[in-house]
Amino acid sequence: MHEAGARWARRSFSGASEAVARRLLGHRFVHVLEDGARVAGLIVEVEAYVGVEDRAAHSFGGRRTARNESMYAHPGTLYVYFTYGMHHCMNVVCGAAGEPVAVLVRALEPVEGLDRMRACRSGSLRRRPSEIRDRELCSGPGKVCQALGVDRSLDGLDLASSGQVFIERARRRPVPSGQIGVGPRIGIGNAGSPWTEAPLRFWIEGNPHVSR
DNA sequence: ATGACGATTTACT
DNA sequence: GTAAATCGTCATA
Repeated sequence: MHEAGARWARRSFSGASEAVARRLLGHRFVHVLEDGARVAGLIVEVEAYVGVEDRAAHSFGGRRTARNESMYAHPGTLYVYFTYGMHHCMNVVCGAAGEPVAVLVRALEPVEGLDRMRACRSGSLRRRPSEIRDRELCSGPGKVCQALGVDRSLDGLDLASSGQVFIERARRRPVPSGQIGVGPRIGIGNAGSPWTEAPLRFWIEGNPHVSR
């Protein structure tokens, strides 16, 4: 086991969201497009959502609706939601089975299918694909989904068994704590203390593809 | 049925 | 730094 390129199995997704968030850093998120082409990037920035007690989480207070149903599925499930009337964001469900806990993927370092990413990203931009710099490709949760072609149609897929979306082992060891930046989550100003300030965002220190 | 609100991004002052 | 874009979702009625 543990070969490079091996797909993450179910148990890798189990555990507290903060731990899984850190564990995901440096590994490769892959989406196999309908024509078989791969678009993929190394996870460089994530946010942990703790669950029913977390005012910033969609599952706060045990909220369970058609939109966030995937959060209640087993660890390894992909939770994709639509927001601001124009953007998608994707999460990796973790925790224990039935526990609505997840990790938001905020940024990737693009490594495969950059041309396809540019084609997608240029759709809503007036720039030409060639003018989109590598750093603009996946440096934010909405950009990640746009570049990878992830939308609600992928919501609920199982990263541990789907041939369409999965995590590939891209390093033998976790990113050392000393190389992980930690800070408050972004865009949750109305959640209130302590959740607004909680240090639940993690990124690979110094990586240029982290959001700004 | 209605209204307020986003786990964002981009363009512009 | 500020504002616009844009619409599904959720709480209230």
